[in-house]
Amino acid sequence: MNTLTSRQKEIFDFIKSKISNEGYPPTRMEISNFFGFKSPNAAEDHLKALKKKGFIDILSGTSRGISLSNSDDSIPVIGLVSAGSPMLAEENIEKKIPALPISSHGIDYYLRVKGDSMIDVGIFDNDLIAVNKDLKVKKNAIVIARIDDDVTVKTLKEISNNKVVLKAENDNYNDIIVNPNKVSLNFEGTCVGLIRNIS
Amino acid sequence: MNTLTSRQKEIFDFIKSKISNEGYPPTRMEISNFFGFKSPNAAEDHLKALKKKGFIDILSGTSRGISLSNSDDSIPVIGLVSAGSPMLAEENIEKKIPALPISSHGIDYYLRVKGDSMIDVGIFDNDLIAVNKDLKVKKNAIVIARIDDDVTVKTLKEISNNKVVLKAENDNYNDIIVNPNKVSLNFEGTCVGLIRNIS
DNA sequence: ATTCATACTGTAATTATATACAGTAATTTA
DNA sequence: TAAATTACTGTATATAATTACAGTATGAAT
Repeated sequence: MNTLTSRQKEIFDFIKSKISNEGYPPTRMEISNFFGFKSPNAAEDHLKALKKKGFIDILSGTSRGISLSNSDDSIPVIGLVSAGSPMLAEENIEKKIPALPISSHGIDYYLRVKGDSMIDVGIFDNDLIAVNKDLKVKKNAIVIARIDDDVTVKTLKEISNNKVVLKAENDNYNDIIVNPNKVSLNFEGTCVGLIRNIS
Repeated sequence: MNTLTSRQKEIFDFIKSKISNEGYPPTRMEISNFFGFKSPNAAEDHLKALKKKGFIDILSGTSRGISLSNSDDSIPVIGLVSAGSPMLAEENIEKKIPALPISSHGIDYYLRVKGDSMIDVGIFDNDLIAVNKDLKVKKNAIVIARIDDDVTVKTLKEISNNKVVLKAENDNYNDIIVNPNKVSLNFEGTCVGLIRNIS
């Protein structure tokens, strides 16, 4: 099976979320509306690409005739991340739980938040954030960044070749300003949802 | 919930099998063809009966817009609450989604939060809070209260025979202090979790 | 006794949907 | 460096699908 481009993965994730949220797959129009396409043919082309790569099946002449080729809805919860290990390394996986039933984006893993650096945007200590690892990181998005083996959740305020500004959403913390040429900086994903257990 | 006739159960089972085999619900025509109906209206009538008895939901104007009401997706999401209507009245139900995968308490419904009166405890506009309606309301818990038909989410700070204090977790709002003997006050439940979709 | 629910047939209109064809432009691959 | 892939806009059309209205017939409930 071929690999998907990041855009194709977004489309694929949207289809999955529609199926799990509404109970049926989207139409070309619904895909186009969600992504802002001006023509349903943009969605049609994406569906053909997904079919060609073996991720979906399309039944022709059938409304919403999209079916997933293989589905697996068991998503890992990442607790503390060991220095140097990849996010999804087995040693970091706390347990597995189903997908958030409401996110319009795909969820690759949940990350347990440590600390209060993001309380101003309602992300508290011990919350679980849902992370998509393939979405292109965008300004003002809440991102999961790894700086020299240290994993942190912050708002991305500025990104250029030699300067990246990560903002803590809490006045008691300073912005993190790094030069990606001088320190090791990787984006592990974008925050697309949140789960909190209140006891 | 009413009981189904044997014919209605056959229709319902066919819908379930279609969803699990094909990945999407059937059309009226597909139902009619399977059962040998000569008119799609026969299927339409059955669907209306199933809806009336609460076994399915139908999204009007939507092809294959049938969703099962009592699968795993059994927890209702409450949007705006119409004045005077019970929380779980059909008119208030936005959709149904599965239980939060991590909550330690039972979840009776999700309530969509309107406004920013609870931002200091990380509950934001448009968040979904998970509500347990049978837990005994306790001091310092986040409760869902109905005061004269007005549903509100606040922290319960004080509760006695003639005085109840509900605190907004936002300095721009004042506490709500009511005498339960003088106004109609009901506790609709306790907040036991939170889901947020970040797009 | 009569209304109501069940279980359909038959027709038809409106809208929802799939999907082809003709393009443009940027990026990737051979 | 040409060809293919990706990622769309724009237009158009046949057909898929929902769903209303008008009936018929039977049995169960008020």
